[in-house]
Amino acid sequence: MVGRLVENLELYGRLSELDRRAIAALPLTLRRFEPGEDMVIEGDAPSHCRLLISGLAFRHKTLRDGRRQIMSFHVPGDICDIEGLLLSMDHSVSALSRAEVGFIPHLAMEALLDGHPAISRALWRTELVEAAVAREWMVGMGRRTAYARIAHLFCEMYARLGAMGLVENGRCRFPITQTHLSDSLGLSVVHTNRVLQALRGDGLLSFRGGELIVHDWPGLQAAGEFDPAYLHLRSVAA
Amino acid sequence: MVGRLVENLELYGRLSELDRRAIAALPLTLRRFEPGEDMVIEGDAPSHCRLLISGLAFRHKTLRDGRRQIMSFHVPGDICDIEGLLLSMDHSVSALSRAEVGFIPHLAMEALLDGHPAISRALWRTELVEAAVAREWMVGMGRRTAYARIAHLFCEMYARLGAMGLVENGRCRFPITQTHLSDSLGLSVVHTNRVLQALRGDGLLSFRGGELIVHDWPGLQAAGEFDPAYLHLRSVAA
DNA sequence: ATCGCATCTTAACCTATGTTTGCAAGCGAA
DNA sequence: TTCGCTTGCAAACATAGGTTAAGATGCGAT
Repeated sequence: MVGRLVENLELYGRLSELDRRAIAALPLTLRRFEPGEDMVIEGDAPSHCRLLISGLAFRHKTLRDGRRQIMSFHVPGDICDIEGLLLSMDHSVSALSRAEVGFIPHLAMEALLDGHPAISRALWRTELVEAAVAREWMVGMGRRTAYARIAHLFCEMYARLGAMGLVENGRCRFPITQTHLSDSLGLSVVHTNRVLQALRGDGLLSFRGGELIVHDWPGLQAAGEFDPAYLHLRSVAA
Repeated sequence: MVGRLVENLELYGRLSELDRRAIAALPLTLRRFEPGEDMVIEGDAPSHCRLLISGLAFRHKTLRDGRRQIMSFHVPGDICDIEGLLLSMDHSVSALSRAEVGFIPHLAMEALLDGHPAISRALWRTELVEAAVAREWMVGMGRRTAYARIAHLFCEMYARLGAMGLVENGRCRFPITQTHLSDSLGLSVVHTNRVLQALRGDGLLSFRGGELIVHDWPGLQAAGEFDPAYLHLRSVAA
């Protein structure tokens, strides 16, 4: 169940057998979320950490008038609300697809971190990587064209899903709608649709029914000005 | 010298006398940076943490063709490259104004964190707040108009500088050029200038010679759709 | 004083992207 | 099978913001 978490933490460096066992011993309550369902909402002060076990999730802020900005996507192995350990939530987290989530009490989490500096460090590192991803998104929204932005996002998710072993010969499930896509890139749905056509037309990828197929990986990376360094993966999946 | 760091960490909660003394005992090498000078550059694997003591700094990525995106600003008390402790730098940090910086060896920093969980936690919290700020910037770039975006940035810096005691009756030093402003908001200089005129014309603020004067704080907040919750300040400066 | 350079301003023009609207395709519920 | 809803697609039109270019202003260095 928490295997995903171990796998995620070990994306960067190995843990000791002791550490792994401590993680395996975490008390975990399972719950399933339906697509679009909120896992935490802005203002909450959670008492548990939400570990994503299967499915995808995303963080977002929705303004009163309905404008929405998605700020990150989460893949299995991510803790989606780790900041809830120290702060109240200033945004919401929702399920993108049907998702299995493990609830870990804050107390157990704190004990784990206090007793296992290596885990603490690994978790902090995932935090830092998440911040790096956020910065890269800023570059995209501030300085890249819609075409490059979309290409870049697909590259990023393809690489991240690949790192978690969720890519098989150029294909992965990425059950996101064009609306999600626009809300994460700061575009309108209509424009997103236009650009998507262009990407398909240029033979870089297919994207239908929640499945992403990359046809021309070098080409897609070039189109998105994608350099995976910021993901700080031990090995870059191809 | 490290007083600023203590002050920064205590923005969220008090430290024990012991903790404070441990921070004061950190070995610190001082260095001065001139405006625009790089403190760390993309690709570095630093061996020291850079603690900003006076002046301002900013993180940025610059693409080959010169497009630049500024991803955050730093005020005195911030450690500008804390992620260097665990990762190599995927972006650069430069001085905005003349700045005094304290260099703290990673070894000393690690020892401090290992021996003082409260400090470790406080520092982690500043990390989380920085991530929250990044998310708020994403909302701005993705979903807010240039006018709101600029207003929002001024609100944010006004609040942050205020929290560090650097605002006096509605004024603070914020020695940023319009080029920096555009590069942080994803705008062109020309448009930034246009909008700045509008903000002045609407009686919300003055901004000349690196000094920001807020004339209509509620008005400015409204214009920027600014809600300081995401800064997670203990008390919100006004 | 004067030169040089950075910063700020303004104006004219251009384009990437947003908005609105309408329709078609797919799919689950009854 | 039909209804309703979500998602994808397309076309026409509107605009926020980008680009280029040229002065103006201020200021440190000589």
